[in-house]
Amino acid sequence: MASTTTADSLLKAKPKTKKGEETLARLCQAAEELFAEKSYYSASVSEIVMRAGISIGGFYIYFTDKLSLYKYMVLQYGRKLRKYIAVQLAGMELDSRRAMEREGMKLFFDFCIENPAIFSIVWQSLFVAPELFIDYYDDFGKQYEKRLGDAVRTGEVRPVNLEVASYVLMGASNFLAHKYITFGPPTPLNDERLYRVVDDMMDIFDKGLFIEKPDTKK
Amino acid sequence: MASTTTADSLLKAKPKTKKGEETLARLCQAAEELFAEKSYYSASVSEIVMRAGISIGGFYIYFTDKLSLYKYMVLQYGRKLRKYIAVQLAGMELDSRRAMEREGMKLFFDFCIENPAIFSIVWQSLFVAPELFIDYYDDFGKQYEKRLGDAVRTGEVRPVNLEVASYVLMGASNFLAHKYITFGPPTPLNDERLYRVVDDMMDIFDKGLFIEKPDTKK
DNA sequence: ATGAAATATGATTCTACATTCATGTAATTA
DNA sequence: TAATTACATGAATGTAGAATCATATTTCAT
Repeated sequence: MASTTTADSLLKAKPKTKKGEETLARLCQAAEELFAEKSYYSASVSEIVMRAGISIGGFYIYFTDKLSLYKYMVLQYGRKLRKYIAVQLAGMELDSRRAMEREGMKLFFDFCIENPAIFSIVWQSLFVAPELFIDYYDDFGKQYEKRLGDAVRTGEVRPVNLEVASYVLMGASNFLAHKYITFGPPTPLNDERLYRVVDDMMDIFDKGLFIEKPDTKK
Repeated sequence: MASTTTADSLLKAKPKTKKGEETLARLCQAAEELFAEKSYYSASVSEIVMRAGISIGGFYIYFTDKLSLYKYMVLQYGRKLRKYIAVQLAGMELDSRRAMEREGMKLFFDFCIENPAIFSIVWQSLFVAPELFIDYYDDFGKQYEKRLGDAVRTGEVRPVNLEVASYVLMGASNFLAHKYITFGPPTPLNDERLYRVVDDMMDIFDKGLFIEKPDTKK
């Protein structure tokens, strides 16, 4: 079900030289910025290469077309985010599933602040290359599901529908990140207010949202 | 903060005739389909008018450009969804906030099934006309917040951060609808499996997700 | 230092639209 | 039934941008 497409397979030619690698990097950097600023369709190849400081022909050394570059970036982002969270999380001493989930959310927020283009890039794929979008969240969801499943077994998570739970968590964090990071004014990194948002969300997942009404009928 | 743009103000000319109204309707129908199928940028005006069965020039009687038509549709959808949920909900005898929220979610799912284009249309606005997207969810969020605030006062909802809670609920339902409706195979309307998804989500919001770990240290 | 492989160039080609406009037809009103 | 307003047509225009390619330069292993 999950795509077998690897990022590298989208490269027409792998750079074999220091110089080549730098060029490819500049290309990706420029593309990331422009895709995020103006969207995939509005950002032209000529614009991208201009910002990257290379020629039009240079583009077609590394990619067969504009779409390949875009897909390449989406896949890179998935890897980058996963790695970021995994590495950071590994360096923490967390003694409960809840604590891990909470820190994971914070790291997700951090990543979004450090990589403001992520939402734009990833979410555009829903319309530019839907398979990628589906794979992206499917993979994340499965990972989530697995971790939650482990936690159910250790008694740290209630035995709920785990697929639903993963999408609830992903939906919640994505929308919150969008609301508080992508929308509003630029937020300083590690902003305490942002972490309070995460805590407020965790509060809901800790104790639920609703209270059984005491007297149902007047 | 919320936009003052009204759908009608996006029309270059309001139809004044039965015939004109029908033409406009066909135009919107075709646009909805094509924007959803191929995305805003990939769907051309010529394609849209072809499907609508009118001429290219006919398009520019009602809209000044392609973007206006798109914005028109996004605004229409917001109104339509709100109305759908409000009307249906009004016809139900619900005795608790939780029950209302649950039925609201179900109605949202129903609407998504009946209007498969909604996600495509609305979410594309994030890249085609971001102001609309922000307004769209801001408005929904505010409504949510207000209703939850009332429920806090009657003791039916825990006193959580309501803005966060609204985005958590919107994010969860949006992602779930996406996952179970837009992604997978076409789902029959009123499918019980879908309602079970809603119930599984409600279960999380009822009692929370995490369990305090009994023995924290070995 | 030299040649083969890698990297770079940008004018040119080709196509796909969005939008205009001059003209034509239907509907409505007086 | 004439006159006015609403609606409809589609060929023509203009433009932007994706991708090509023949040629030039750089890199690097030997």
